[in-house]
Amino acid sequence: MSQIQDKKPAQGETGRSGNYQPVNLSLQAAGDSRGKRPKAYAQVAQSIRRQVLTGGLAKGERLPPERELADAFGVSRMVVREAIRALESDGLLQVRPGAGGGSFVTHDFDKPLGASINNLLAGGAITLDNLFELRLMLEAPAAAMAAVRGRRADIEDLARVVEQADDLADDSEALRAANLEFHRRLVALAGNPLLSSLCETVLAILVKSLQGRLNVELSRRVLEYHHHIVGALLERRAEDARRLTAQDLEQLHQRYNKMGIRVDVNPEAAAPAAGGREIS
Amino acid sequence: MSQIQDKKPAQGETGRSGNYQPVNLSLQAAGDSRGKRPKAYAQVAQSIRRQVLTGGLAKGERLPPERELADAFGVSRMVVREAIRALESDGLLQVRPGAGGGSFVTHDFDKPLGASINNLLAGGAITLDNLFELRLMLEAPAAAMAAVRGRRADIEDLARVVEQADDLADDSEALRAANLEFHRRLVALAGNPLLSSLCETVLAILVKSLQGRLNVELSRRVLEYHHHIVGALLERRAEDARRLTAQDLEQLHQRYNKMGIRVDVNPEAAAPAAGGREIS
DNA sequence: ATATATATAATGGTTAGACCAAAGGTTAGA
DNA sequence: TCTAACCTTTGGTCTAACCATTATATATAT
Repeated sequence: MSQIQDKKPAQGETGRSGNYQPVNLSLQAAGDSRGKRPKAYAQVAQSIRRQVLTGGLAKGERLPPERELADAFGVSRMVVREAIRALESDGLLQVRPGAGGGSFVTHDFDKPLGASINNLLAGGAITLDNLFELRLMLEAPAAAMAAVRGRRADIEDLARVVEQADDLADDSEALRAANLEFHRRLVALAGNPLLSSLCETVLAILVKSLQGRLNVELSRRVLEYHHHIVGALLERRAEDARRLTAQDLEQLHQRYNKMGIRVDVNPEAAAPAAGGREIS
Repeated sequence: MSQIQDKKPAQGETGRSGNYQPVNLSLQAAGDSRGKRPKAYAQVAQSIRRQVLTGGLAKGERLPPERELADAFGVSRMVVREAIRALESDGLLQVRPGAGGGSFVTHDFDKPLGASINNLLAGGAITLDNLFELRLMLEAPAAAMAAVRGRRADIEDLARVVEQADDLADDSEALRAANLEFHRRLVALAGNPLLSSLCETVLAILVKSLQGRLNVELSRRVLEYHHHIVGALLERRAEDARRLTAQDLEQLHQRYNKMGIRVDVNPEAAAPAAGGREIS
């Protein structure tokens, strides 16, 4: 009875238990093609992964409780938990304890993306300069693409973001946030979600290593560029948009280097920082 | 006794057990800063992650067996396993069963990177065109950078790769491999490991969706470009290198589209395909 | 002696059932 | 009506086995 199989639960009188979507459970072999014994947790993970990605389980929906999944898949609860742990790491699930809790479908792919880059940094495989360079390679062309593809209305929204930032001259934190929002939206205008994801991730890491060391003076200087960039976008001057964005980022990069900012090399990757409980 | 603590094992007469590096074990709280109870498996994962990334555990080294880790951390084996599962998903560990087996430190960060992008594709959040576009944005500038930064010797190596490919006119598979190798090395010349990682990942996904549908005619046509690119690199003509690479990739992209190739949208992410065991 | 088969031991993979802890819902009391 | 005590659901953890895989050593046959 080591064979893993799906005991599709009598899909009928579940009247009592669930408010979660009654899920289609089934297992396929997953693992190396080389006749290796497929590991149960890999199969379960694979099965759930498929359901999540093919829309069988919509974003935000809750999976059945671990115990029921274990029953349904015909495996022990631990196998299910290991599968969930892997999926959680992949950014496909988010788990919450307690009564209202459970495993919820999410699409947080930026998380593993960021974790990987963080790991590369922490492991010394890449430098902060590498990150800045990548950002430049992504955002400058993105600005050009935005000038070509961006919808008028969206560009005007972007313009408003910049204008609102003008009024925040005194609030350093808000100004910084507004500038970030600008870059986020600018990249979004390029219309390539993959590009957006990457930029978002890179930006998040860079921002983290800033940690409020960005002074108002620099922020306003940056804002200056943003005005020009918006102008270029509005007039569809792609090459200008590209160049201005590149200058904006290069200037920022130089500031970083002058300030001798080192990356926040906490090997946290996915996990945020310290909780409340002290440990021996 | 719910407190998690490190019972650092008497680091002495382990003469019998280990050929693995005697690891420094210790746990910190990990989790949300908001006084939430830190989950044991997250703490263990965090602790190991730190050791791996800060070099306390070198690449290729083996972790102590799960049972010993559990002892050392003062938790159950299950907690350790869940932690390992997450780290495996992060590309930090690779686990092998059996006698010679164990959990080995690896730095396979391309794996989660690729998994994320695969998930985005499978979930319909991005398209194959988005991928091609990103590749173009990365590789074309990379070629320009290579022309500037690439060491003479490395460029000459690259030239040899192209020349050797000339002799493979008949072997479609080998020719394809040689062309891939060209792009890989080209990007490496740019001297940005992060860029290399990304390109590697994107390329791998694109290649997978090709699956031998690339005919010899197209391969040779591509090879033509490679010759020109190498020429540009040797003479440090950065802009030419950029333009030629862009043309090379755009041509390939158009071919893809004409052939109506759809991405291999198997929600496999990290896990390769079917094993030998049938299920239910 | 060499090669092949077989036992041994180390280690991950899995099971079973129990109990703890968090968090939403319900109900009783003020 | 509001509050506080319970109750239930669900994830988190523990224990103690046993199964499966594989490298290594040992024995056996050639």
